[in-house]
Amino acid sequence: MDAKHPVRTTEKTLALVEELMEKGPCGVTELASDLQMGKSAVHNHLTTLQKHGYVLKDGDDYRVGLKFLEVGGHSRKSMEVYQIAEPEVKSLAADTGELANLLVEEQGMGVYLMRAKGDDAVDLDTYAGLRTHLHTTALGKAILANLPESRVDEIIERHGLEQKTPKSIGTRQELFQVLEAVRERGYAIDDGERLEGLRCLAAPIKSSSGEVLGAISVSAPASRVSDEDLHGALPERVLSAANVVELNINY
Amino acid sequence: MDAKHPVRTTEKTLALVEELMEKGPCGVTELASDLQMGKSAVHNHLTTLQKHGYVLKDGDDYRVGLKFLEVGGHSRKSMEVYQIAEPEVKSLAADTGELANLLVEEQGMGVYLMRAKGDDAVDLDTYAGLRTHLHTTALGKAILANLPESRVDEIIERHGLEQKTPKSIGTRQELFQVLEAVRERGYAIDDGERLEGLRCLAAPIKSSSGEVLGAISVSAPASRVSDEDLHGALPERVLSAANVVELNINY
DNA sequence: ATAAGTGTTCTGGTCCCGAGAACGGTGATG
DNA sequence: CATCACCGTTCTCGGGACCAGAACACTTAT
Repeated sequence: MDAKHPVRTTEKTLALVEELMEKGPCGVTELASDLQMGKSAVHNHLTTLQKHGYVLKDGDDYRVGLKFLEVGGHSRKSMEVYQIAEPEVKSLAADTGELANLLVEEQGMGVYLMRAKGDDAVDLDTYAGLRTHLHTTALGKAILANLPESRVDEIIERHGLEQKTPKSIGTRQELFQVLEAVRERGYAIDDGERLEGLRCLAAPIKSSSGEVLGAISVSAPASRVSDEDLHGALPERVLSAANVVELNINY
Repeated sequence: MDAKHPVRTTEKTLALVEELMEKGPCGVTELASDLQMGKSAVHNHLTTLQKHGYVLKDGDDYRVGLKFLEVGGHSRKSMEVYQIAEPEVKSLAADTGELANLLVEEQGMGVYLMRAKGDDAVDLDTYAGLRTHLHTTALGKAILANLPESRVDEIIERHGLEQKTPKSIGTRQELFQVLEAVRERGYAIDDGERLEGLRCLAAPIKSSSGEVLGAISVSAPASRVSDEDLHGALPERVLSAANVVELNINY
């Protein structure tokens, strides 16, 4: 869904913010050369953003401000699936001692809404707001498996099947095979695809009408998850958490 | 610090986002009349924002997307005080069973970076990213008490001393008296100022050079916090948490 | 059928965004 | 200590793009 009449000025502002986010704090001249803009244009945009709290000045460098967290935090807080799943993800982390996550789909990408760490949890570099290709995680596969086939094709069309690691799913056919297996089992698995030695297990959250609203997962080092766990106690616990969320959402 | 040459188009985009955040999902016509803009202008801005993930369309309504959470989450994750304080705030919540918070100052306002809930914690309507006037919370007072007097005056000048409740601090003199007491004690207290029946206790986090980096707090219902607790065991625990953070930040 | 509402598209004229040059300050260098 | 090189900031003014308003397509209510 491309804008018919994009506001170019706004697009420059957004590009500036994203560049600033990726590079971390930096100065006017550097941003100007990176984005092929004049220094005065960059300066005008930055001071405008600063005036409204979206950007801050640290000495001579500019950096992204916390106003984005306010808007994003407000947006997250107003999502029903977050409100209801949040305590369940926390208790899932506490019970298993591992890392638990909540992911939703937005514009064909997966967005982590939260993570909760149990006492022994590994510390991945995920964070609330992080985007990821859906086909590269157990969470994403749990969601894809419950979308209409046409929607999945749209997503492949739009974002491709980027190979994050050699084990990543690389073709449409392979993906649909995996999704069929996920539907049969009721949960999705990532056995070292995203990160060597890391096992993840994810279950979808569906509304009463069958629409998928998100997915819940547990991530743990392979050394602590036996093959039996992976198809026995662990899916039971994750599915139960997803089920509690479904019941609370559907009253 | 006002922009000398503000980019008006960007300001319109930002106003649109903030209006959309406050009102929740709504349509083009309503936004146009609220912001006194033409429908086509609003439409162009919204589709541009949508193209980049900052806004989504739900049927005929538009709403704020999670891209803001990505940028804000990234910004938070890159803050040293957050990285180091996060586990301490969690264990503070776990130990006390109450609600623990982390606040930093940005552009004269307090911004909650996170909250952690213990087993018995009250559920306030704070969230990561929420902004608050510094003089209305224990967290804010802990920070103000460790800023230079001139800086505090600047903040009063800029944001005023809004009275959130009848108990709120309302004058400069009263504020400076309270801040002096906070400096002597080493921690700040909010005894029902923000919310009737809620007691909060906050300690500042300072760098080795004496600069205040943020504040940590515990919030609990008055029924569970005796007067002795408020000046005995509780401040000890909160101060200790703040101290651990200070030590880790200063190596 | 009609009407009143919506989101979307189109066009033209006015306003404002932004390249480039000049300014003021700071730190390195010989 | 003068010189230089670099920074962020300010200024001007011409060309480009933002946007009011009108027209369109569609849904819903009467």
